[in-house]
Amino acid sequence: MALGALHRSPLVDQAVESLREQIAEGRWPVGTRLPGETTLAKTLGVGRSTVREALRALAGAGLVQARQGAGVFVIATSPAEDWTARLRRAAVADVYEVRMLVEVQASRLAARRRTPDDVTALHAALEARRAAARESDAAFVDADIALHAAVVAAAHNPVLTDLFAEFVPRLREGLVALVDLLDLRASDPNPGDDAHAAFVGAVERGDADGAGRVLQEELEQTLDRLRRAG
Amino acid sequence: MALGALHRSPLVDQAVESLREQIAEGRWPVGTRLPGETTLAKTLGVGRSTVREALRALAGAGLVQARQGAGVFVIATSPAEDWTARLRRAAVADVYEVRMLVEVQASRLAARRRTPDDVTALHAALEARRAAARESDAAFVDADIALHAAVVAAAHNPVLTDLFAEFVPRLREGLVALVDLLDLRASDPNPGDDAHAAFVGAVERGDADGAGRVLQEELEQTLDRLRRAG
DNA sequence: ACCTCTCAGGTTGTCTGAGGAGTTGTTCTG
DNA sequence: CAGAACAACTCCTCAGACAACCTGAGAGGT
Repeated sequence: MALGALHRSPLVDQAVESLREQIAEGRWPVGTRLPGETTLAKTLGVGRSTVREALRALAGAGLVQARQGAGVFVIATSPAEDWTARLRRAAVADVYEVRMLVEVQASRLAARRRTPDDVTALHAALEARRAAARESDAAFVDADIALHAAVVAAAHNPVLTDLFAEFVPRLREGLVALVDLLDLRASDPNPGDDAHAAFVGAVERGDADGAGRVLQEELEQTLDRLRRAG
Repeated sequence: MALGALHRSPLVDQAVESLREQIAEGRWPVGTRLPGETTLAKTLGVGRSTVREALRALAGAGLVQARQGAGVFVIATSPAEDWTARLRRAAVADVYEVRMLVEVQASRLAARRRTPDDVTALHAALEARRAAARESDAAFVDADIALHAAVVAAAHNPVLTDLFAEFVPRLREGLVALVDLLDLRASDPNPGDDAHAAFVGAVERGDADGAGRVLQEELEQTLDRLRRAG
């Protein structure tokens, strides 16, 4: 039976839709309190648990937030804009610059917080980068990014790790294009190996200043190229 | 755990987190069915309504989909969640740390790129912060954040500006709670005024190192307090 | 052998009633 | 007038009941 479309939607979904519309229309501006569950149940004509589930769905979507004893508050009128989409629209050089700021500081943290496991992972990533020297440009860029991601992970801050992960797709895109455009690997298939090795060593030694400095120089060089190529 | 630890998280949120993790880890791949509500209730040690609300929240976030009579199915393992939702879940101290890393570097850029307009805006924001010393904690935090946002804007990198804006809601929440909790403005209604003034001066002079140093000291102090409060 | 129908068991959907826990504004007290 | 105590509200959690629905297995007919 292809009647799936004819399904009348569950009451919860109808309630979610109704509330979402009213929030989008500004009936309850951001920061204000929604009516209580019992009130909403009466006005929507459904049971209290149904209202609660609808509110949970909206909370999961990031539109409202419940505070026990106080009420349910509107925290956004529409689903927030996709950050990855914003990055896709931005100039690669701008993205790269922010990545540089973030990672240089992350490397300083990493030098202070790295565990033995982190050091092992860093050496493995460095080796993988060397191994990728024989591969395609895309594979080499992937290995390079993986090394940098390992550094950020060693800073042990989940927000930082997520943030860097957010940058990866756009970075990869820009770097592959750059390597291809400037033919960076024509003379040396493994550019920047010394710098990366020195950098890993600095993190391993716990030398925050050294790690930050080496990384900044390396990244700034690429940033300059990106700017010129852009 | 951070400031979130000031209030115990509701069982529903714990259930959501547990399920979200297990889905992310691939315990139930995309397309498979989750255990039934009664089963989940037993394994999670909560009532069935609680499980239902947790599942609704995940459905609202786009991770699962319920089909009456059939079960609840995983439709995505990667939370298609927006970045702001992720920040809302993260510990305030972690968010603040990243903000610190970003802003310290941003201030160095700002010192090199600031225009006369930027300097004017910075002085205006500094004055507004002083004026807010007579206002409520929330108003003071807002003025403080506005000053820092002006610094970031002076770095003239749109990605950076957007990134900082993304942090603002969560920062604001955490800072207001912190100021209130520790009664930071009891003795001095305008804490950190010297540091902020010195900082604005450094940016104005184009002193990147000085600006970065002053800002880092100021922010690290607050970060410490956040960590201790958590 | 194949198709259809029926049906039992399991699943989500919905409602109600009852407390527990937290917040907030008011009222009372010293 | 300031602070404590209270009451009224809010969301949180559970348990139980029944309805609506899907699925798969088996009975029965072709």
